[in-house]
Amino acid sequence: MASIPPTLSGLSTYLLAQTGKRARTRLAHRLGERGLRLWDLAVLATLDDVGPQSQRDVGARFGIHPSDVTKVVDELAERGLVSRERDPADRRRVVLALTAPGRRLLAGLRKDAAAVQDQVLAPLSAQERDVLHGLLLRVHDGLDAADDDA
Amino acid sequence: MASIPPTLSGLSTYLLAQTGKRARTRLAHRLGERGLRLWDLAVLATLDDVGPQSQRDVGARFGIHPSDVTKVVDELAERGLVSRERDPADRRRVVLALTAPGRRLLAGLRKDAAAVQDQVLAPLSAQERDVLHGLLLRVHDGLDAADDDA
DNA sequence: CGAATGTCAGCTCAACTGATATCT
DNA sequence: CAGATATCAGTTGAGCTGACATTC
Repeated sequence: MASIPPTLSGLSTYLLAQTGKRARTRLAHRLGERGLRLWDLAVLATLDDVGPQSQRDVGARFGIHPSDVTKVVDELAERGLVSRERDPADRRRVVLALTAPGRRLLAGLRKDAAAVQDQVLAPLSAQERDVLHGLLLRVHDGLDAADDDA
Repeated sequence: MASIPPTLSGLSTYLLAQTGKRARTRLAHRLGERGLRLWDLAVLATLDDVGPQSQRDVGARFGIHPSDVTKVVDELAERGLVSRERDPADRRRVVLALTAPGRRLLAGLRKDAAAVQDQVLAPLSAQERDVLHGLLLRVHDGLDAADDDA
């Protein structure tokens, strides 16, 4: 297969975008076998990690538009993976929480994600993976800070 | 801004996908100011780096579908940035080549890409950027090899 | 004939926009 | 009243599929 030209392979941001896109595609394909999408994993993981949250707060963590959160949660609720309840203290808010089946499913999804990651990072040693992770984390946080300015 | 939950921030592939996506968005926005898209840069850079190519070969380097290559090249040709000529040796092929205005524009696009990269990688030192680049390159090549199997 | 190249029309999906109802 | 939350309808664009004409 013809490889990419030097102008692009020399751009870290190109490699970042490309590998990220392919990693996403792989995970999406894996989740698709369960009838789920990427956001489903993100929402379920968030609820498990930080507890019940309003829809707005969940969406804000990933920059998903509120209207899209509604659609995602519609499906998750229909499958009984999350519960939807009005916040008595602020009746505008809909508080989401993981259900028992949701928590059970999430365990499997975490394994899927780990398996895909293992494939993607196959060329790297354990140490190198740690280094990569640390660098990516700093870049990610830097982008968050930059976007908060704007 | 509420930060991302540990399940996701602990996944290198999530960080990869997220930072890659945001880097792409930034560059796309920058190119948009010139009325161009990401693929335009990719095509122009390829022609400059490796010389005249058939549409199919250009598309194959990035995994763009032939039908989409047609659309991209339609625009580039209309602006006079690339030339389109039938290959006399194989009249099925359309050979693309950079024009002088195309080459001139590309110089500016390279600066745009470098500027965006500098923003995205702002948190990293020059040495760290090199390390990141090397790791990404290996991951990228690994994905190429894996996809060739399939 | 089968296979490769390029073109075209149309589909799907994620992401976004704008309007609206409800509640603080 | 202004502002926040959630919902809904509709738009856009990238990426894909399938059909087709042309050429090897």
